[in-house]
Amino acid sequence: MQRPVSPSRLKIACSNCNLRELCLPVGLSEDEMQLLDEISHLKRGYARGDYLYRSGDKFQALYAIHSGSFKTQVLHEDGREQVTGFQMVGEIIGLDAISTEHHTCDAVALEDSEVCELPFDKLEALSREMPSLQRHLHKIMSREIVRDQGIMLLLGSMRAEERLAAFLLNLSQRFAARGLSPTSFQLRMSRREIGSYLGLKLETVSRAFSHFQEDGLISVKVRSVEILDLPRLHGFVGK
Amino acid sequence: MQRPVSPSRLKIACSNCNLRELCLPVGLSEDEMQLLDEISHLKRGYARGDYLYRSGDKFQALYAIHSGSFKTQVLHEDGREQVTGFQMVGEIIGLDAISTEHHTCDAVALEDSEVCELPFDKLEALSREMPSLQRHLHKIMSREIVRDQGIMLLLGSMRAEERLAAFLLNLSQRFAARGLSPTSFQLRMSRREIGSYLGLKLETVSRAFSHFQEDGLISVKVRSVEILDLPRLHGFVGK
DNA sequence: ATATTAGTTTGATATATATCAAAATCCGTG
DNA sequence: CACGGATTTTGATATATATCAAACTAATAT
Repeated sequence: MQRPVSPSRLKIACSNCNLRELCLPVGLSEDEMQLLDEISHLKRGYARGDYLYRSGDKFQALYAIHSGSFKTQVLHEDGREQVTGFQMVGEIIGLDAISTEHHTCDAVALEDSEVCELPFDKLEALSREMPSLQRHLHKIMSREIVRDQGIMLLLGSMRAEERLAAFLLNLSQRFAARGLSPTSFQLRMSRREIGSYLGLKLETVSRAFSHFQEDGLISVKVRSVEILDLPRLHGFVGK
Repeated sequence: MQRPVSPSRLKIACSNCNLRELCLPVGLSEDEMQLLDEISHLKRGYARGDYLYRSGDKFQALYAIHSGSFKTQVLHEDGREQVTGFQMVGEIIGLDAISTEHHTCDAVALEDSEVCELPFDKLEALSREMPSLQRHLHKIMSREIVRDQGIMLLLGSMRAEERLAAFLLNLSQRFAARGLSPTSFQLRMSRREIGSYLGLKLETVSRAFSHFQEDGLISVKVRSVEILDLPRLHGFVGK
């Protein structure tokens, strides 16, 4: 669980990336923070559609999203693709690649984005010296496993509109954790991408949006969403 | 990828649990193996339906399955449950709990089983001293993330019979990795549990089994399965 | 500004899977 | 070994979502 951080505070706290506040907010001393900063470096200039890495690429580093957002997707031989997540500022991607030393999914920018590259061998070495960093790295990996469990629950046992409600509530909560409005935000992904993530066709996603709007739960105009009745949207999931 | 191990070899290599061969087969010296053995201890006597841990339990340890098998499941408020995995000998469970220090799913024995308890604080301490153990722990966690991606792909973009075929092929491959027959095995879980895992109703699972049998792909009698045409079953997935 | 393209919404229909129901089979227990 | 409860199979039908299609809207380039 990440605590709310105002954008200005974030800027102050972060020398070249947002690691401190959002990704690694555990009890590291200033000196330890410094060491972490030294092994990481910022990579700029990713535009919508650009790949941060591709499935099969050799694993070198984890990435902390510094600005913008990404999607991750796995591809099946026959061309089918499954979006496995949407990542926003402060989240870490690339954990899948530790297993085989090669990435097992693609990471694609959803908008203009920047990332902080964290060479994994250096991160491992540092975490041997810093138990709090070690523990934090473990928690990040575990959190990803818990997140995946939640998606399995969603895909395996919820109906279409429940899935969309759960998706919107998840976005809402993550925006709130970043000091942004939990009820009014822009979607950075297409209906097709949402559908892929939720195991639905894009038309079904569009209809569910329309239905929520008719019910007065949300107001939606293409990519901009306003949640009008957060409690009722909550009640919708798991009912 | 675990290499095949004959049951007898396993027994010899393992003082009180199977950590050495199946879970932690990386370049640890005899001395290092010894240290690992010292922090772990065997827990016996789990019968079908017994809980290894429950959602909400305080996190203490990871568990390596020594004999038997387990399922993990997450529960929704409204009582719906989703099976998130079936674990067999040599696999590690409990990784979800590192994140919050509390378990986020239940682990339930599918048959008479034994586990090796690995207190996590000791494992972390040891892995600070042993880079190869550290790396291996990271790989185990990452492998779980990759496995979860595969399930998302399955749940999000495969049809019922493809899901069952993928499930059977996964079991087959894991039995083979343990030196058991890849084509002839006993299912340890019910149709309902398979259905929950695959996002299907038990009747749909049963019908898919029957259909595969009619097609000559498998021979199935309740819990005992024989795969008759492994290549064609493979072709079935992703077609 | 206008044309072109990509993305979204909405409608009509098809289809895969769920639901409901009953019979058959398996398995543990007395 | 037989009983009773649980599990599995199979059938008939219902329903949620996919598919196909067209209109509409937004974004991008000329």
